[in-house]
Amino acid sequence: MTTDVPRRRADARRNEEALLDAAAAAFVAVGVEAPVRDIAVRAGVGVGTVYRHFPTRADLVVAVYRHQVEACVEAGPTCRAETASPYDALVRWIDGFVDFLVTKHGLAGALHGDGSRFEALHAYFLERLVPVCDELLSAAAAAGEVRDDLSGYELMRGVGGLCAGAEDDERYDARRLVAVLLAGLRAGSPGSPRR
Amino acid sequence: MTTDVPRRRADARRNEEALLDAAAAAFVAVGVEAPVRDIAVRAGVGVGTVYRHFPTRADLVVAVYRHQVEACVEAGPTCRAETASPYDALVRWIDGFVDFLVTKHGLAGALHGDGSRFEALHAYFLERLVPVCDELLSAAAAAGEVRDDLSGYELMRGVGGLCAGAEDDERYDARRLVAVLLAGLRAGSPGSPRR
DNA sequence: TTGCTAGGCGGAACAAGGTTCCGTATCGTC
DNA sequence: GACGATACGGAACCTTGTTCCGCCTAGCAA
Repeated sequence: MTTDVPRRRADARRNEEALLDAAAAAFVAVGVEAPVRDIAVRAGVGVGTVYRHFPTRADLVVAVYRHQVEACVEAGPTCRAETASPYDALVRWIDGFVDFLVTKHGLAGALHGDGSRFEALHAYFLERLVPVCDELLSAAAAAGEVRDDLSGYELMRGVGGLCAGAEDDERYDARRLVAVLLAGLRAGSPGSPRR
Repeated sequence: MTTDVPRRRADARRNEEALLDAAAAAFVAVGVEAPVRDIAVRAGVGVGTVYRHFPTRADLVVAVYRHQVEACVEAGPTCRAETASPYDALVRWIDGFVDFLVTKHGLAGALHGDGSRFEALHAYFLERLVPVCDELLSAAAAAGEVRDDLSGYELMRGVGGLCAGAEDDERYDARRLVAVLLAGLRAGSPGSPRR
């Protein structure tokens, strides 16, 4: 038995699981802004327990979305491999990212927002996703398919901004705006026709 | 004496003035998220007084920025008149709008955010600015200079999204992203070269 | 100048959200 | 079965927006 991680108590593991489930459910129902108390109640647990498992509200959010973020990370190389042009790969990847943002009620807003409240979440997203985006973006730039004066960070932040608060507003189609942005990306490339 | 507005008491007028000044100062110093209590203190006034003059925090924000918004409204026709192509007029107007958003600490975020907290502000912006944007946009679309499947509302919301939280982040240049978006707008127009 | 009163003022109090703390309960081992 | 480490619950605290109400005073009339 080389489990050098000091095995946690059964109830602790059980509660963490319950919390993740409850939080996921709450986020779907109410959005990422769901109050900690509500999540605790859903999980049949006290608030103190929430904070033992997740130092901060944002950490809980990160935990809930972590595997989805990882999926997004892995989608990068996949898009790259399965698509002929680097630009199309980028578009496809961004599309998946938008899916993620728009699907999750209020995620983009939370990510974007004032920044202070979801710092941990924001930091995690950046850390994982920006390199992927950078990769796709510079490949497309190298191929002369898009302008090269934009960083992956900027692009992601822009897309995030366009998606923030997009759910529950039928007058606004975030996906269409993102498409326009991506078109603009291409438009500015050295080789693209101007005027 | 045909002042049919029932003249308000001197102290009331004085306080409203003080509040507007204090709020403006607070917004510059701390951002639009400045707490009502702080603003009240700055103005040397009780919170109750704040709420008598401005039913809601957001109404205070609106009042502070009202004349700047109006300037933006008036800039619409001006840009239209002083610019040869409708597209350039649009670009120029949006540029002014971005100025406004980026200059004011956190305004874009407040406007954009979840929408619930700054409803009055949001509503006011929409009411005043969307028609102007619609005008410029449809003129450009009519001239075949930009795609015509986007509403002024969508464009403004998009621009707002791109600008949210742009101050205090030197890795992100909102203005550049907006430029990309506008380029994308043009790229998608019927007459524009594709491929 | 003095009095009166409607309109205005201050700030305590309430609601809602995140976070902390600590007495108590439980798990897992001896 | 006993005991110590671990985890739990939820009351309590902080911050923010908002409401409420008793007190005050500007402005008018006598």
